[in-house]
Amino acid sequence: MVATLDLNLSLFCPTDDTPVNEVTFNHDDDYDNDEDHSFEKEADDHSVGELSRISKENMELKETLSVAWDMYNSLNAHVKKLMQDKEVLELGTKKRKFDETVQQSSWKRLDDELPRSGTKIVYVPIDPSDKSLVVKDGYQWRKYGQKVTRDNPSPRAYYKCSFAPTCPVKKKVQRSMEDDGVVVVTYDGEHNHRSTMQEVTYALAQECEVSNTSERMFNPPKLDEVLVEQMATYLSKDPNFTSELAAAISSKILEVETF
DNA sequence: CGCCTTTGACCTGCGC
DNA sequence: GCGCAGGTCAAAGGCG
Repeated sequence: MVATLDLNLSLFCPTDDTPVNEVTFNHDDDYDNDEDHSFEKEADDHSVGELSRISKENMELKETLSVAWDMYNSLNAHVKKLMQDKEVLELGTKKRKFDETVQQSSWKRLDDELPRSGTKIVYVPIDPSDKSLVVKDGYQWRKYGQKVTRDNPSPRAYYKCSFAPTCPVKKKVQRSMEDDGVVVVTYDGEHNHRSTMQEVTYALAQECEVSNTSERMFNPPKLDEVLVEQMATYLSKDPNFTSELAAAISSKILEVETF
């Protein structure tokens, strides 16, 4: 099983006919000018410093990704174990002689668990001690109800997208019966707008587009590097963003896992 | 003051 | 028609 990790970082970056990293500084122009030499040196020093800083941040981001990847692997193993346990349980259940009514209702429940069109089921790891049923997935939600269901002692929370009624998406969040450390999130419908994380990425892309026009004159950075740098800046500014990003990564991974 | 959560009441669909 | 369970509404209260 191979999960592709795509955070859509380049989704909103402009891809016009002139690639950003093709824009170069022309060294031949006025090269015999002394002032331009020192200016050039200064710009080079600046570039070297900037590059080492960017690669350091790049390393940090790689470490973060590696941690997320490790978490994904352990989670993956855990989910597989749970699925195997469930299969064993179901086989055992079928062997026993249940009366017809019980059997019918159990099959109905299995049918209900299958995702319908426009419905996505995502398993999100959470802190077992956390009873809040809050799952950060990059979108803003408004809770409109909570119910205790028959087949699960832990309450089910009902959320609407805060862009409702413009955005019709709803989600149900309920702690898994099998594992206290996992919540089952059921999404109904699809968002007709960007998530807050995508908004930030889009804003960054806009910002880098503007800043690039002046920076390209000295040292044309790759768009990815600019994004990585600015993402890191955002990460360091907003601690909540880290958890949102982690949640988004894990839900994305688990989404791939679900289908 | 506006937004969000909580929570009891109400609505709806389904089985008997 | 009745009861049950899931889903939704809306008033009240909390919080920044």
